[in-house]
Amino acid sequence: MALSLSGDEEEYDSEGEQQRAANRPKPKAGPSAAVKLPSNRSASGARRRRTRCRKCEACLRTECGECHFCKDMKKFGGPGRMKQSCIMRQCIAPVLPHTAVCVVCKEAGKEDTLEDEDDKFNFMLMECSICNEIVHPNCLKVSDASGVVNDELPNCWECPKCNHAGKSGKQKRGPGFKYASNLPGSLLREQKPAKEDAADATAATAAATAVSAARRRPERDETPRSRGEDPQPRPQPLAPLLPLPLPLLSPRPRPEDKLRKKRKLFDDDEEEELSGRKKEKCDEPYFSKLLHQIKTEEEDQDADEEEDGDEGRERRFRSGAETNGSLGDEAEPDDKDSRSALLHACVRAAAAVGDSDQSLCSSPRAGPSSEAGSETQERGPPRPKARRKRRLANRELSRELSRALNSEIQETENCLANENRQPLKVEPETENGETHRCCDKRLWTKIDLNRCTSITPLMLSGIIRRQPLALDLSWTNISKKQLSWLINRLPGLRVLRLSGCSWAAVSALCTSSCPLLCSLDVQWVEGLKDAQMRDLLSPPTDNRPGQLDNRCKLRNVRDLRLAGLDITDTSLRLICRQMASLSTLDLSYCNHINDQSVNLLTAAGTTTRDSLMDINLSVCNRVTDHSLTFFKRCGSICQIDLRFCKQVTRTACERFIAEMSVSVPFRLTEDKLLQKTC
DNA sequence: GTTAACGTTCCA
DNA sequence: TGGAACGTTAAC
Repeated sequence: MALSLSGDEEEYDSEGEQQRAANRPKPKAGPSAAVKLPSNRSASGARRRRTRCRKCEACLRTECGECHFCKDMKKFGGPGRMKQSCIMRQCIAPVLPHTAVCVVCKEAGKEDTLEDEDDKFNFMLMECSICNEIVHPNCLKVSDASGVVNDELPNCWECPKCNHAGKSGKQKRGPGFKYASNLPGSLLREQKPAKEDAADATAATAAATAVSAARRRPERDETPRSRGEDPQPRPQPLAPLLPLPLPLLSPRPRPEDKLRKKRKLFDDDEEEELSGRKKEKCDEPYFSKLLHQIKTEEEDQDADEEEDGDEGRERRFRSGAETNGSLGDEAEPDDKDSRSALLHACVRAAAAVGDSDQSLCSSPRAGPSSEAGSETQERGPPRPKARRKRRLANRELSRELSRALNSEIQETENCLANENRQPLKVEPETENGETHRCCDKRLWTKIDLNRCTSITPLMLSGIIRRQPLALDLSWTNISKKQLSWLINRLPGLRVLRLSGCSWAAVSALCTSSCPLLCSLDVQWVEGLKDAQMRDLLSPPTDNRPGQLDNRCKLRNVRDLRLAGLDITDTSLRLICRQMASLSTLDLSYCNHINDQSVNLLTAAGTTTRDSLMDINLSVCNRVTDHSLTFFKRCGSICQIDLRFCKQVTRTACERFIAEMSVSVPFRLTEDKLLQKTC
């Protein structure tokens, strides 16, 4: 079959065969350089480069000016070599270019000209993620084959031909997935034990997917169904979900939303993880067990029986949502629909199948939904029918799985919402009586995940969407990759708390830029000693042209908390040198801190001498009365905490107060706790 | 023609 | 294996 190539793409294949020189400077690459197909790709055509949708939240943002890619841009003073989009602006749903045409009829997508939803699908351009061909499904004229719509990308599917040929689903991901791989879904892997099996991964995926679906679900329009639908017992009520990242309703419901044939329920954040779920791991044995059962039973099912049962079940899931959540009746639409979507997602994701309808909407705002017209499969003209894969048949199992997932989701959501001491369900009502959840930054200036035992991709994506000014990840098991991912996407972060985390994770600060950070808490970080402090405080090691920022990464930090660390004067020297704005310093429980350390901090010529306002030396057993004489040098000091310092006497504190009283009045608010009186 | 940036290649 | 480089595409 011919390809939908523009003229300059005709030579891709021949050029693509050429091997580039191994070393730079590379020879001038041919026109194929950017589009050469991977050698393992059984491609029959070149891939069309996708482009921004220009509608998604990311596309509508302005460049942050702070991220790695922004800094490379000429407009921000960089060399412009990397030529990548701002991290905050990476499109969630890259679309086919306007110039893309059907390889059969050579015409562009025509769905916008049609009213009927089936026709819309038939006449929209679909790009095969395996062979890359772009066709109108209607032009294939294959009625008995099956195409599997890829929910992860707009206008992407595995075409009937490739499906029929049994080509590998390994290449399911179409172009544009580099973004997905950067999203936090891919980060889950890092925090899971490698030995766990694939079934667990599927379950984890199901959980993430379910959340995703639940969150996405209300964004979509509802189509009342006239068919009789089996009542499905309502799932157990979920805890109210987090405010959604996107407006509840799309400005204009897109009819294409109902045309999806395969339901994977990917959220933008979980895409990567879900894509790779077969090999991924999960730390939830319960899910593993369930999935094992599900898979075993699934394989014993007769195909026809499965299909019937699944459709019925699908309708039942939808029924739950639609009965309760029509647009006009949205008192609690999000939760109800979300629950329905959640169940739907659980079953589908758990069984690693999906054939329900899915949106081909190019707008990521109308992301994957858990429901949409099964009627589109049941009526209308013959058209390539979505492939029906084997699915979960055991309803009880699916319910059980759903309950388990609900529980985890509730826990996750509670973690985020409760920890922020914010009501879970405070949603302003619109004039239409419809609730809106929002990610208004003003509502989420601080996100507190302190002691959350597990940082999930959902949490990470939730954090990014809310762009908090303060983030508390203390005593969590966050990984380096996760933290790095977060920091790079939180250019406005002011306060970061990593108390009790591992140095492995905290070391993400060595390579990531956090330019506005003014408060850093790395108390009790395991493994954080002088050498690590040096890494933390030293300028970026990247000295390539354009990377001119050789200042300390933490130069703007004013509040530094180092309690419980095995650091010595070596670190303090660096702090004095690099952190000119430091005003609050917590060195409590630092056993190596002594009078000489205080001498260093208050020595002539150091910035800390003048900037230091609040110092905590409690339980520093090597600090003696002598340190108090050093503090007399500090022009701004307001509080000196020497509580439980065995070698500091109350007498010395009182003497300090007496001597300072001439210029700055101090008092003892507690034993050995000196505070300036206002 | 210019600009933005996608997607591949290659290096550390 | 992740990230930088870069040719080329897509939009304007």
